[in-house]
Amino acid sequence: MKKTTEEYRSKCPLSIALELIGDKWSLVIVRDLCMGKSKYGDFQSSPEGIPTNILASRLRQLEENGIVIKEPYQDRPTRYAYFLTEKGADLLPVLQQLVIWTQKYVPDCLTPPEIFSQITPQDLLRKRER
Amino acid sequence: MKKTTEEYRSKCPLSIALELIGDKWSLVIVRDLCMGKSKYGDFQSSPEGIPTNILASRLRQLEENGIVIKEPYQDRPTRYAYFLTEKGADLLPVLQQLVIWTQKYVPDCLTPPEIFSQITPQDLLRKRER
DNA sequence: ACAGTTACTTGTTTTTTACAAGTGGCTATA
DNA sequence: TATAGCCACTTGTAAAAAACAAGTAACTGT
Repeated sequence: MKKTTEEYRSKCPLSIALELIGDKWSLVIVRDLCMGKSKYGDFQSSPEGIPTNILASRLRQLEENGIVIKEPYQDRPTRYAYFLTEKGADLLPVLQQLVIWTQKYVPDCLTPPEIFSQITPQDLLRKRER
Repeated sequence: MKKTTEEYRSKCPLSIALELIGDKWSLVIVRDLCMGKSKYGDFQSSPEGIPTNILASRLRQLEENGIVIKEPYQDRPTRYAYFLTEKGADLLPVLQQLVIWTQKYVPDCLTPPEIFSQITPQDLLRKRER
C-alpha cells in the first residue's frame, strides 16, 4: 500500500485518512472487529452483506495499512483470525462520532450496545490480550 | 436521496453514515466548507483536484441529504454559494477525529490550522450568521 | 464415498470515478 | 462590435472499482 506522503493526493490529514479508510466497507469491518468478531465468516454474516471478494480484498488492504493483523487459529488448513492493531483500535473515536451523528439525524436507526459508546481504544487492545 | 431507514443496507448507524458520506470526496468538500470556502471554484482549487463533474454531483447529493444549503450570491447569471447546515456542521467532530488519527499514524502529513481543532459545530454556524 | 463447512478465488456485469472537452451567460478589453 | 476570458457547470468516454454468481481447496463428520 501507500507508504510516503508523496503518493497521496495531498498532505492534508483528512484527505489521507479518506484514501486509507474512506470507502463503503473498511469501517464496517473495523466496527465488527471492535465488537469482537474475528473470522472471515463472522464478517460475512453481518447484516450489510459484504460481497466476499470485496471482503477478502479489504482485509488484505487493512493488513497492508497496519490496521489489522492476522494470526493463525488452526492448522490443516491454516486459517487466520483478524484483530485490530493499535492503529486500528484508534479508529474507534471516529466510529463513535459517526454513530453520534447518525443517531442525531437519521430517525429510526439502531442504537448500538451501550458498551460501544463507552469503550476506549485501550479497552479493545486489552480485551485482545486476555 | 435516501429518506427512510428501509432503503439502507442495514439500520446500523455506522453503516448508514458511510452510505451518506463514506466516499472519497464528500468529507473533503465538508472540510473546505468548514474552512470558510463557499463557491464552486473554491472547492475546485483545493489541492486534491476534485474532478468537476464529481464536484457538481457531490454538491447536489450533499444538498439532497441536508448537509449543505445553497444560496444565490449574484444574478445574471444566478450563482450559488454553498454553506453547511446544522447537520453538516455536526460532522466537524468526525473530521477532527480523522485528523487526530492521521496525525498520529501518518508521518509527514500537514498540521491543520490550530483553529480547526479548537472550533465547534456551533462556531461554524455562528460564523455563517454574521 | 459423499455432503457440509470455511475461506477464499475467478469471471463477468454493473456502477462509479476520472479525464477531457464543450456550453451558456455574462464582463472587460481592443 | 468582435474577441477574449471567467465562472459554474454539463456531456461524452475511458478506466477503475464494486457487485453478483459461481467455483475451488482443504479439510471434517456421517
